[in-house]
Amino acid sequence: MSRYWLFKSEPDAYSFEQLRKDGTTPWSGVRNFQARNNMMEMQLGDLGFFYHSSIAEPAAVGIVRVVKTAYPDFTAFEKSGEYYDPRSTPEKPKWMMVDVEYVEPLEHPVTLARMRAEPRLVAMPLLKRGQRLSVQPVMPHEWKIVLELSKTPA
DNA sequence: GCCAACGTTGGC
DNA sequence: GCCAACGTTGGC
Repeated sequence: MSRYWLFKSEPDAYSFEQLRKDGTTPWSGVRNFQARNNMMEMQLGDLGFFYHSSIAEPAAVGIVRVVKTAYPDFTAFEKSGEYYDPRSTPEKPKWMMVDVEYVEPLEHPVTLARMRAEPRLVAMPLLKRGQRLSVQPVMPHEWKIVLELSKTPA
């Protein structure tokens, strides 16, 4: 059964526009166990929202598809890299990633404020105070509601 | 830039 | 194994 997800990214670091140019990208650099575990549950073809965080109007801006299931995050092995973690080795990788592919932008970005204003979305981890998971599950009904919201301007 | 929330680290 | 200190995330 396919599931839905939400991938957070600071657009300054990696934007949906950049993914459009790249086509696909490894979702590397995740250094949180729960987020990693979420990626390990992903199946080929799962869809996710691409969410822009740490900006004036945080918002879900597009849709991505999982095109490669979890495999070792190579950035953990790069000694000089920002994401190096000596506790993760190719023989015993600690951190994993998936590859995602650009699908399409949302017709209208759905802002965090708009999601907060929608009572049917209260259970989303994204909206919970202090919830900082960079990779989160989205329930099917939540997926549908956010898609509906994206059909109309805020 | 502030700061609350949370995960991680490390001393004991 | 507890928990204080510390670093990071991310909305505001």
